[in-house]
Amino acid sequence: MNYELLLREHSLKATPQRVGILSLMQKSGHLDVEELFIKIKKQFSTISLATLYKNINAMMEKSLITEIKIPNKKSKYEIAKEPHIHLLCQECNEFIDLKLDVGCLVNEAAKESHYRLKESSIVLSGVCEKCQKK
Amino acid sequence: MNYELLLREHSLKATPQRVGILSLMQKSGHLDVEELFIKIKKQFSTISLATLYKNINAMMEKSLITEIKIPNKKSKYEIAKEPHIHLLCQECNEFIDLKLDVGCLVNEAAKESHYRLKESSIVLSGVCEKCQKK
DNA sequence: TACTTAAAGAGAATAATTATCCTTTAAGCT
DNA sequence: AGCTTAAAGGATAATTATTCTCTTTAAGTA
Repeated sequence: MNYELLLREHSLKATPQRVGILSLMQKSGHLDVEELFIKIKKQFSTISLATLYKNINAMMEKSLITEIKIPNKKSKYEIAKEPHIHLLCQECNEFIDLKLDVGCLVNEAAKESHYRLKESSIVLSGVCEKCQKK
Repeated sequence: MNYELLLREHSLKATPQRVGILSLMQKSGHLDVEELFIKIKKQFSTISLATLYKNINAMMEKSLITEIKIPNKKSKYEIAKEPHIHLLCQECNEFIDLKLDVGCLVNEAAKESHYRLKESSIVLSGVCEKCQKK
């Protein structure tokens, strides 16, 4: 994935710090601010926490990344992509994406409420397959 | 609604402050911490913000209330009830409950992922009927 | 009514996030 | 490639959000 290009397409300067943040989001899955900071410091030892926050906010404003708010947990971030839902294992804290068509639910909600719906934030929690076997 | 009873059923002391907080959550809809504090101070002028936080946390631990995490907004709180979803109007900030069967979506997600699912947090955002007409 | 213990209230302490200021750098233009 | 400039980085202060500590008060119970 070409993060420089992706950043420029969103009218953001392609700094090495930003590229590093994006590649961490891609590679390491769903990280919170603290986890991101620990990892990004291994690449840029002098990076400031303020820089991380500023970049997260800048990239969110341009809808390049998305914040996922999770019950009882710190927010995580991911590179924006097609709509999908999230699953959390309450035992091992595994947190995964699931591509699932939410159109049906959204249509139903729109019908009932007369809202014109644009975004969905769906987090389902339970026990993953591995933890069920323990 | 008898909040004293509700509190005692959840092994919590039924203090007037707690009853006040619960009745605000019921009456005034979905409030965030700051809004709750402003309103509760009208009833208990000396109430401390720490008391509010402590009570929110205590009632959440006993599952008497629920925190709703909303993209780009502060968390709101509500008295726990049967599963439902939330709709947010991005224009006027109306925030409402919608009773909608999510069983289908959850079953589908469980089938795909092999998770045993227990909780769902669903917030859909868009434009409410009134704002569409503007 | 008195006892016990959890909760309230006040303020300090900590954590999380944002703002400020100055330096550095990416990107567009010769 | 070098020049210009607006944007971004880094350090730190400031602000905001939340939790902790300690003393006082009051709810639940015998």
